[in-house]
Amino acid sequence: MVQRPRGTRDFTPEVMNRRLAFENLLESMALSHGFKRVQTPIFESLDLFTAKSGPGVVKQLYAFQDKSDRALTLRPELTAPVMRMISEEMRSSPKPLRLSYFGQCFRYEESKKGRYREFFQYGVELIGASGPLAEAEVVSLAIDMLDSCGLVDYEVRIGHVGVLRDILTGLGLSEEGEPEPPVASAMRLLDKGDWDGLAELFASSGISSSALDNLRKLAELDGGSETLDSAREILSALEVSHESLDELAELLAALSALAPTPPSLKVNLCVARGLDYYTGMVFEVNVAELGGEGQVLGGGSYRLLHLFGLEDLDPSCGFGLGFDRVLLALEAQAERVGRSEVVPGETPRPSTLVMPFKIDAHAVLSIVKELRDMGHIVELDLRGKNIGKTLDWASKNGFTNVVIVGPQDLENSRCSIKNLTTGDQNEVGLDSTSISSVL
RNA sequence: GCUGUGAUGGUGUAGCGGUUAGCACGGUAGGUUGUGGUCCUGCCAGCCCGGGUUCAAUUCCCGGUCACGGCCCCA
Repeated sequence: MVQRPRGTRDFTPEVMNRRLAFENLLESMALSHGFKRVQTPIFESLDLFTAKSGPGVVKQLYAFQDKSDRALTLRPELTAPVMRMISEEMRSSPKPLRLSYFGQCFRYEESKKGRYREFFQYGVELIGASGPLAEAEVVSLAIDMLDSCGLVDYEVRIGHVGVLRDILTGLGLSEEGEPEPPVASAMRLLDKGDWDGLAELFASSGISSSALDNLRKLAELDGGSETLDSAREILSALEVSHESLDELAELLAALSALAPTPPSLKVNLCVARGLDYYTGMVFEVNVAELGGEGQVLGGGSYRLLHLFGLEDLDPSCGFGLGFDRVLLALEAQAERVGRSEVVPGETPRPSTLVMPFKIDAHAVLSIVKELRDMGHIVELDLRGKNIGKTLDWASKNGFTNVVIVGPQDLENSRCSIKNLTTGDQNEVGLDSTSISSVL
């Protein structure tokens, strides 16, 4: 028995139905914000990702060599491939560009619930525009998406790495260094909330503990835009520019007009997103239902295009949405609140089984075709059982209606249409127009 | 990378050092040659893989695989 590789999944028709509904929903929301879908290869040159994330990522990749010894890898994410595509195909396209993408990504990691070796990401990038308004456009799309798919109780956390960077460099930490620049170390520790580690770092760099206290105060701010005034006071105490904070304030103001109010929106200046190519606003969305793997979406403003010789497009802004995780959260929430439809719009359209009963099936084929041409979902019965068994089968397979055509029906040019949901039965003329009118 | 728990037909489960491995759902064929979501019957289909202990292993032991948790990390 050959089984699926670890961390991968098969999607049966029932599961796929839900996933397609979800994808369609995200797609239509992206389109309504002007984001156009693109697609890139499943595998790329290994260099693409080491250039973006450093050589350390290789151990997390499905990297391999092809028959000509090219170093390739299955893609672990979609931002870098889209950047690559822009540099190869869209250099002269008018900017800004609004692009969306959806597809599977691969990471060689231990699989668990909500964390697979093959996982799906939906994302968008707004290329060649920066600043609070561009960021607000991106964040508002993220919120619109989560809101429209019925997700509840999620928390949006918005920060600005410029604030942290200004503080840390202002304190004298260097942005250069091996193996990790002190500023990056500090941001990582702040993101994790590791205050002991940070105290240690500060002590070894000769930074006063009062700076640590101020940072802690900054981290403890809890709330939306109303916390920005307190943040300004702390920044003044640290003798740091308010510029980044002012940008954040403008972003939040724009966001409140552009998107529905999320269940929880918190300014968190310690969100550092781990990755050093983020330059401005950063944001992430968490859902409590998922426990340790609760982050369902993340993004921000970043500088990556310079890697492809497109310095003038930096910074750009985007986010990735964890397709599988949002679905898991929706399923958990649907269960909790007793909602039968997990993804809005997943309920299949009514469908009809056309059943030739003890007659030559060819007599109904043109009707089947015409009903399909009219837009109905129609199946021709292929089992040729008796009526009781066929109704049973049709019911188990989710049909809404069964059109029964027997010898007497054929003779009188009539047919019976049984609605399996209501149990009602109608007799109409044996032609597609009459049948269509009662489906 | 560390660590805990688990694995019996397609699904959910019972069970035991020696069993024709039980049950329910499911699938399939009939009972019923024009009306289902009732009933009855037959059939299909299982002890994750590899070693070890034993007269005998699905059961006990070890290793692997896979799944689900907790750290670490990330998305």
